[in-house]
Amino acid sequence: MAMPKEIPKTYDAKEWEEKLYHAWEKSSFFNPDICIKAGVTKADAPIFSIVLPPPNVTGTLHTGSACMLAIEDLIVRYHRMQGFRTLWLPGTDHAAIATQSKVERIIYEKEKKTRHDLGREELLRRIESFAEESRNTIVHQTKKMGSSLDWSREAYTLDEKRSLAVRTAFKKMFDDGIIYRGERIVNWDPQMQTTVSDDEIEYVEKTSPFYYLKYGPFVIGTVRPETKFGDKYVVMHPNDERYKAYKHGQKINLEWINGPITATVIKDKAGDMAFGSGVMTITPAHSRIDFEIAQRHNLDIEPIIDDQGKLLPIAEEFAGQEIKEARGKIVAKLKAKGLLVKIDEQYTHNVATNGRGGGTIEPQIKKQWWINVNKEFERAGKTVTLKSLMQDAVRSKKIEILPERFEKIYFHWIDNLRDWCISRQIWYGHRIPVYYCSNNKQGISNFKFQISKEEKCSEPIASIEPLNKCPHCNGEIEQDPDTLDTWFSSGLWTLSTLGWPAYAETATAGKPGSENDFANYHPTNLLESGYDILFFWIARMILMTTYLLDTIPFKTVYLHGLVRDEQGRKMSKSLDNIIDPLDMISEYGADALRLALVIGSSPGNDTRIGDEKIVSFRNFTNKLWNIGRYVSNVGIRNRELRITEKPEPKSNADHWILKRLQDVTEEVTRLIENYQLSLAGEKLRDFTWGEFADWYVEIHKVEKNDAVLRFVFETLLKLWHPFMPYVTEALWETLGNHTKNLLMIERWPASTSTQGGPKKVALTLKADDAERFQLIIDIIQKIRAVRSFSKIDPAKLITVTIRRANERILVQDNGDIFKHLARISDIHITDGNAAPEKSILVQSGLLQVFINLEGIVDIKKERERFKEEKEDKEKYIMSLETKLSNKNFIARAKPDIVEAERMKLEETKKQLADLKHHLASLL
RNA sequence: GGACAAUUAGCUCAGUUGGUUAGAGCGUCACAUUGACAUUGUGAAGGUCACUGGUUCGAAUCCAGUAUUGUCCACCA
Repeated sequence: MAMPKEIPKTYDAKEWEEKLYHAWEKSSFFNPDICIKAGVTKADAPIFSIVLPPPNVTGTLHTGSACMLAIEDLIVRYHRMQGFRTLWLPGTDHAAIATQSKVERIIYEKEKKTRHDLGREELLRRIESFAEESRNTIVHQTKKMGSSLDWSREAYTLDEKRSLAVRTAFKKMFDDGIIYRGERIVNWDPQMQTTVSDDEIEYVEKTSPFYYLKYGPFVIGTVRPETKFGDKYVVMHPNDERYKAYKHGQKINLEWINGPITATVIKDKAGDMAFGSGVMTITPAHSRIDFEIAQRHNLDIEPIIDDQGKLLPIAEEFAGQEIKEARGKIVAKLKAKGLLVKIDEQYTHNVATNGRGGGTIEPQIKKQWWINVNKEFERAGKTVTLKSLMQDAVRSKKIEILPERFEKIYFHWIDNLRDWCISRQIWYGHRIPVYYCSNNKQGISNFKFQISKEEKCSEPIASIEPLNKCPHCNGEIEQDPDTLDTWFSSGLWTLSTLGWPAYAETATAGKPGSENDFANYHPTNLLESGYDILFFWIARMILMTTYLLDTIPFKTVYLHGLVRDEQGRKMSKSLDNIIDPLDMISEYGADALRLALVIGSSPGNDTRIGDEKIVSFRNFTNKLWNIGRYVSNVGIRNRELRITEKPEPKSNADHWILKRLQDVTEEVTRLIENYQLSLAGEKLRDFTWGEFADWYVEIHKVEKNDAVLRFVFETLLKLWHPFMPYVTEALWETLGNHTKNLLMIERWPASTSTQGGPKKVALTLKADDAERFQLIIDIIQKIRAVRSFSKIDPAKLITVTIRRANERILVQDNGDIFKHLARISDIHITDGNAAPEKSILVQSGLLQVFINLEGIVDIKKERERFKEEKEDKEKYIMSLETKLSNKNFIARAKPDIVEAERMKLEETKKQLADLKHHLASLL
């Protein structure tokens, strides 16, 4: 049969992908409202909703996001095909600090201007236009992956609807006293000139000189001598025997950097007896631990370093100098004064840095806005805190985290959670919706701010709508200059994207339209992301939603692992090992990349990817393509064969392949339902390649049951579609099926696990036939092995003899398959028990085939091989007999297990007997 | 310092209620090659399932301990 010229020999992803994505978008079936309108989904169908973890608006697609998209699109397409009302909602995040620092850097490189040169308004204008331009890039790249996102609902954390949600949430928390303003120690980034939250700190290991200094009668150690000017407290553990003589509160006069001082002894358990001398001095203004000690004992707190990272007047002659510059000079002075005991040059310690591209963190005391995670309040008659709400959501199993071990990590994080600093001194982001009356100017100042209860005007006011006048005195007002932590708005993402608060009251379940999304799609079914943002984002969404609405944001959390390079290293610019998903797509196709990301990785575990792996999946897409070429050829021969609902199985092979298809459908459905996506993909690949292509397609060349071939292939396309949407849709079109429907809205093949889908197709399959056919496959493989071992020319045809009546009908029925696949010219049947001379016995179950070797092969060599086989069988029989003679096994194992072992023993014994007999005849 | 995970073929990994003579892909070796496909086909080699003990009729699978590796959290003045 001649191949139709228009189907190329290899699948060309480039040729298809853009075209198909366009067709999908044009159909609007990514939008669940349209699916209902078109009758694709029933109006009362169950819901399945996911919001996309929003990528940074200025970001580009990396392997992590590609992995996320591959997994989510798989699950979304599966549910759409299952008949769910399926919503997958896209959006982008403004990523405040990351974006601003990126744009500031670009502006500085180009124009040598800082943000202060430009001013707040101009900088924001520049960032906005940069973000807008950038947004197109990430959206375009997201589409490249084949993502079936409903773009009509696209959201942005900084757009008007999302901003309203932010102000609404802030106001409620403010009014409830959950948000407060307080002077506390913060992580200050002197480079970006802003605070940073605890979770965004990254520790970098460094080796620095460690200085031992003489502090009166003590020796103290430090890496930062420049912070020691104001140290006037010396802390030791109350149980430290070495310092028993010193009493808490005792004053000691000593010579220090800039002259004589009076130090006070403080006994506190924070002192580590095992570290150094066990004695330390503290700098409460620039260290959290020191700050806490100072608070416990009500000590003076004096700043040493300013916001720019320069020394304050307390440093006297060093005042105004930068830390780096001052340190050496200070050490020199200490040495000159004889206060330097020794220096350890090889001291390694962790330095806190701003993980979002900023500088080294300098703890400072600042007046900031905080979310109180420990404040008690009433909720449904119970006393709760934000922490307890977050714990309960998971502990009660309302939210399930996969894999489960991350629940422990989540709880541990909550246990150690401190109040969340939400104010940032950058400009890009949600302005804190708090206003101060100008009659009380000091309100905005960072120092000495005090709320006077007598004067209402002195209290800051939170407002959802912008305020122009003070509601109390009608005076001028000013807004807080700070912006909110970007995760504050991200924390509202499931709510804000689905219409809260604007439509929260009026949304009606069951009605179409985005204004009803909140009633229809909240809580969402699944939150899928990398485990690296469990704390940043997932926990904060749980915090916000449980607090604001007393419900959960999502039911299941599925965490995927990090994508690493071929050697298991993290991808990074410095290693130059970054794999760009877009390069992979253009080289191998989006489907190959998706398979490489999904198959071979399990939830929560890191996964490796490299060219080799993607190539192997590209090869598979091509394999599927070529099966399609073969099948489409059948379509041309047999035009009335379009979509076959119910094929007619005729042969053993038909029953076998349909039964296997049914099994695989069941299994794959179950695995996807359990989020075992990798296993589902592997099962499908093994079936497609190892059973359908390798066996049934070959058998079809003999038996030519077109309807079965076509049915199995089309079912496979449906099963594969969520994994590799492009090549399957392309094949669907090639088969001519697109005139009825796009594959993406076809119904998922029936199985018992099917939820919203159609009833099971009533195929009357003879399970027995299917099983018996497995014997044929098995014995053909064994014949091939003999041929290969005996170096029989593959082109040479051989003859075989079948003895005994038992299974020979099976061979007779499948004679043509046998001949074709095992390269046999004649099959002789003998009734007698006698084995043909000079032959090799091949057995599968009770089926026996003798390969006639006359003139073909060296019998002596064969005998060696048979001896090995005989020994194998003897060993196996021995182990089975031992097992079956064990009374405890018989008594305690399940009866069907015992029975199965007996059957194995019986069969193997028979095989061995025949083998021995035959071996004797060869001598 | 605390927690969590991993350890199965040369490499990457499956193996989810304990019952297989322990699997796949890649790689290796041998052979094949004009009809769906060399981005291929056929066959083969390759594993005490990290180690030690325990539970069980039965352990890669459950428990305890050990070793190695990795990750996260805390953070030392």
